[in-house]
Amino acid sequence: MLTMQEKLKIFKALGNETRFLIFKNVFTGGYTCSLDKKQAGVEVNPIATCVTTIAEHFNFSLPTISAHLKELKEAQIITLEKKGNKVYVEPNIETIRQLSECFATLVANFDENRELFFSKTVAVH
Amino acid sequence: MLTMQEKLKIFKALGNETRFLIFKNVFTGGYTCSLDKKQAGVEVNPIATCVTTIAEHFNFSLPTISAHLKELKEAQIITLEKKGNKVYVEPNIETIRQLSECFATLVANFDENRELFFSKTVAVH
DNA sequence: AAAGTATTTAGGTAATTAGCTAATTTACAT
DNA sequence: ATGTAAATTAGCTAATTACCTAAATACTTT
Repeated sequence: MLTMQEKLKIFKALGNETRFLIFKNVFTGGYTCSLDKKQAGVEVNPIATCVTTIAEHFNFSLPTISAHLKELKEAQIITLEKKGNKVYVEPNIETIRQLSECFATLVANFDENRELFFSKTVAVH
Repeated sequence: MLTMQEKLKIFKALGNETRFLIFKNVFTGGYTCSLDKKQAGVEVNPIATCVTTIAEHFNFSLPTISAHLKELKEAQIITLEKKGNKVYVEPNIETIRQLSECFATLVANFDENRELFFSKTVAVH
């Protein structure tokens, strides 16, 4: 279960356009063009990419992208793993799965409560 | 389908603790204690509440809460409806339902792609 | 019509965020 | 060992955000 503070960090992280785009591409493999640049013998998720490759997709400086990645990592929606002199960026699907379940539960409970309310109303008439 | 800009507005709205708490309580009926304060003859969702009632739950000024509500409204996750001299705040479940579906799709696609990848890998060996 | 209640607008300040360049660190390759 | 590449840290600025109080608006009640 995600705590409120964890959810707040995720929403803050995803509420910025640059971070949202990074998130989107990291999760959907938008950066896999970087596969060929990977170092021989390094085992990584085939969807993984590295910081400089991501930065190449934006008109922002590398330190700016690095800071955005740090924030996405602190929100636990990506992982950063140093291998050699590169930092590999990978999606952390488990956090997104948990968030997805939070929303599904919220919607389901809402619908259930609404149904309860309306069936009560019908019974009265 | 929610556009990226719509999603960004939702995440920005929910990335602030005060707005998150308002959102939570508006959706789960946390403010229904205000029901008895409603004006006679006014038809509202039984979960609805009004701006002042919400503000009473926080140590922030009424204008601050009003501004937060405006932002939640612009993110389309609540609705504000003026009836008499009160503004009734109601959850907008449809937007949350759409967001929930976005996350569910993201997770499902991710899992499907991962499965495809691993089955391919197995085939090669 | 005057007073009261609910809410928003206006205008201000302090804190936070998003960006930059320059400098530093770490690892790799020559 | 030296140079190159990848990334982070430090230190700065501009823009945005979150709050406030006071004033204005809109509606209701007396």
